[in-house]
Amino acid sequence: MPKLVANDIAIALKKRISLGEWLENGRMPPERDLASEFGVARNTVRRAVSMLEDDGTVVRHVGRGTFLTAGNPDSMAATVARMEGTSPADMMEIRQLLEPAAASFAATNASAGELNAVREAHKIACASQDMPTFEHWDAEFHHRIFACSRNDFLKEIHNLMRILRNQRPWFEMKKRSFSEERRATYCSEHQLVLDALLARDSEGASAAMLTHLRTVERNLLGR
Amino acid sequence: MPKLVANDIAIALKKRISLGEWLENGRMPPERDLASEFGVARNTVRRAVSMLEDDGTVVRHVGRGTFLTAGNPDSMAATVARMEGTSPADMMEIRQLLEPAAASFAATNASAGELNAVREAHKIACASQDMPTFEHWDAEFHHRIFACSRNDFLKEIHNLMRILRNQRPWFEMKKRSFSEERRATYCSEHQLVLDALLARDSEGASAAMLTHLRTVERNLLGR
DNA sequence: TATAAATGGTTCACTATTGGATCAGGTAAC
DNA sequence: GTTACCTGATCCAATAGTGAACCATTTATA
Repeated sequence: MPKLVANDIAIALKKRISLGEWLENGRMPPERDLASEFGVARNTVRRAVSMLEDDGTVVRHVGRGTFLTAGNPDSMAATVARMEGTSPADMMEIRQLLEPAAASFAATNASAGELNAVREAHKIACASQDMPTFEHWDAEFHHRIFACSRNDFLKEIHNLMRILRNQRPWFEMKKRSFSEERRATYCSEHQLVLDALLARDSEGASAAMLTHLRTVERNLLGR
Repeated sequence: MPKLVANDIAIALKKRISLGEWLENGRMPPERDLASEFGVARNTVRRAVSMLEDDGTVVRHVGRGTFLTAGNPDSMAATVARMEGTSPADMMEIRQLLEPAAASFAATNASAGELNAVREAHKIACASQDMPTFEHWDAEFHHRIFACSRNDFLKEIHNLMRILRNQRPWFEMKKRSFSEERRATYCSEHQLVLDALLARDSEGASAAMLTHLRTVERNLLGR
């Protein structure tokens, strides 16, 4: 059993909250109790609970206790929590809306340096020998396209999607669906996107990206 | 057994990361532990981890540890925080991508009851006399369309946007831009969207929504 | 009402953990 | 022999956890 640190305790608490613990009265146990339960100092628990407080999961009152804010479906925290539970199929559908648009924006707005960074990521991905490296630079290729879309909100949505894609169900799917042949397909499809970007052809970039995402969806979801 | 060198260890680590190890809290074991686990000197592990760092696979903090950049639970909160700082113009651009799509999905997927709820929100918005009431039911109209899009991820993105729009800069803008004439325009544009939804005309719904959002953007951002 | 208990807020000195940096060797491949 | 790499060791700097004390506010109890 690894040693518990504040961050781990924050994660453990979140998990227990999301499992419906302490829902009857919305009140968490006193910090001193949690400390002895987890076998750590109260200061450590305090830091963990502060993390929950920072992301709006709980509120604290001196003399009264610490209370869950869940139940307010309109909070940022609750929205993000629900997002983690949505299906890969739903996200793929939205990716097919957003990424072609991002590619289109990028073709119009990117600087030469930014496009170079995209090309760089593509090159490394294609040259990479092992699957983990390919995964990483594949993601980086997509990320860099968003980065030159010049729309910060779009960039952050993509960030959210990227984080979610690195969590449970996606992980299994990516592992299952990987093969050398598919890697080659992705490379050539990325090449088409890149060519369109370099030619400043926004419609072409959008179309190439859509084609690519349909391939990815087919591979991941097996349709 | 061949002797392990830094490069081998880097690959081994990447593989373990890509297999989802250390995903719970996004934290790798200390270099000293890895060194003894792989049976090599700490310097060697350090070089291997440096390769991962160069890749961008991990980030290191003195005194804290080495963390995966993907699947890092904090990054979710940070992303949302950054989102709060993005510009209304950027968000409006994305709304023009997502809301027509949501309307299109809704035209196809909504149940009769759900469409009734949309109609209800529209009716109250049109009948409302004061600006806050109108604002509320206007937002509800859009929200209910997303609700019948049958895509949970899309719904949650819209939730995020809605929460952000209830915060500072937006609130001022909405107040400034409100006028009786604009309210009437919005009502008639909503009517067109609603008509298309009821006719199950997904292209029409999408187009009507896009027209509406362009009006909104013009009014809010003064373009 | 007065008092005590419970609970979060704050601070401090101390220790432990962890990555950063460097150096003098050893070893194997060329 | 030269080169490249690993080993083992030491010290540094930044961060985190410990244990304890005390405060401020709220709630329960006598």
